[in-house]
Amino acid sequence: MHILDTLKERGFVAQVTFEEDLYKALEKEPMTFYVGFDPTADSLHVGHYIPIMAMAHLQRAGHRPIALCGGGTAMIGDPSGKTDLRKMMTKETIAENVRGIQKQLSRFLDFGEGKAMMANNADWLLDLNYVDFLRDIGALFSVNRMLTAECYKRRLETGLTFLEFNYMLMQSYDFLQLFKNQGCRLQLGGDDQWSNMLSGADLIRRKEREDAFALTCKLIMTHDGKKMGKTEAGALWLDKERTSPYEFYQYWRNVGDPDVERFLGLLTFLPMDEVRRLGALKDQEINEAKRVLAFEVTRMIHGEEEAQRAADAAQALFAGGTDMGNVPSFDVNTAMLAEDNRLTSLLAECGLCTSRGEARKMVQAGAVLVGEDKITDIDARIEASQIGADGLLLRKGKKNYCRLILK
RNA sequence: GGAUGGGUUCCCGAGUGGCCAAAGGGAGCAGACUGUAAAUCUGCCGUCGCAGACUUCGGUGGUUCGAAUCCACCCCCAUCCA
Repeated sequence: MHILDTLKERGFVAQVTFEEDLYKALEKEPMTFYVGFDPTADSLHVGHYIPIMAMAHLQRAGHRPIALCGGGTAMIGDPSGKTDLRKMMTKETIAENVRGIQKQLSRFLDFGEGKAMMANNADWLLDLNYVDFLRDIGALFSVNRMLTAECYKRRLETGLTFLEFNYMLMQSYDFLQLFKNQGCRLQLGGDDQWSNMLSGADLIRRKEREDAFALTCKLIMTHDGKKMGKTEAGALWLDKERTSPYEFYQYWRNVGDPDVERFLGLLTFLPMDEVRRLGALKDQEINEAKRVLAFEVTRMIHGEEEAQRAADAAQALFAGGTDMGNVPSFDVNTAMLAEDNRLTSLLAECGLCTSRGEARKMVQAGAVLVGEDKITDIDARIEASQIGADGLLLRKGKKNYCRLILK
């Protein structure tokens, strides 16, 4: 099957330029392609994982990915999809974020000899000469046309700085550089990058008179149109310090029925026959599909072992399993308890609640269970004697658990 | 540079001297119902050992018994004009 058809079948493709030509070009020989990642944080999140999967599929089909970190473009800030001016990041933060992201990326692709490479556009953007750049590149951009791009249209209503307006030129220049130095002919990215990517491919055509392509991936959304991006609240991070494997697993275990099949196609390597079979399950049975989804995705991000532990914890908590060993836990000791053994304090400390105030409200609302007992007294205390060998299970609601362990 | 309109709690957005921790909506969390789903209904939704107190309405000062609300200066944003 043609790799482009594979990507389409699995639900990746949103828009493509010169589709016919791209089909042929991908058949003819291995193609070098790139995806840019903005170092706006020191970790990637699920939104980034879609293009990463697309890269992996292309790499498996024999093509060569370049993972580009936007250490230079991050100095500008991409206005696409933003309604407000983004705050500028310091150079130090950016450099740090680039390190974090590159470390993560290195796990998802095969960087073996000549199979893939990592790049940072700070290497060529930071030392550009302003006037040279304007004459060389700026002259080829029509402001009139840029303003008709969807990503700028919205910003014309709320405000757009010249700084951000230049982002498109920077990104286009990246593509040109990678084309010249690495023979890169295809750029992949999220659908919100469409105009930036188009203008890059266009720049190569105009300047080098060679073919270059752009392919955008659908942004990861829930079926009701909510975006799961990094700027949204509750982003799912790929770094386990930010989002624990257990939380990560639970997220996918809890997706809505209509999203399961799509996510399986996008986020796992399961054969499509299997994806369709799982997606077709109805009612209770679709939980099987969600378990597969959660396990597979967690396995790819955090490894087999962590995925298994998350699955075991879920089994213990939700399906009457007995192995509590992998349920999230929080260590306490007798000294801590002697100082403050209020239930509300412990709920806040172990992370189940964000503050004692919230804990108090949760207790009052009848959402808190200690062991098997519902506690509604906000002055309740936890004694060391209540904590058994397996720890003492605290819950907030039906899905949030934490074991207190006495050390 | 000028004129006008603005900057409010996670987001949108009301509030123009005390009744304001601040309407309404969204998001989020919890309860009921379920399948760890969706939809629906209900409650919560600044912090604190919750009595009461403390912090918050771009910033800094000021007026006042009392300021998100009035005054001064400053910073930032939008629109129109240059």
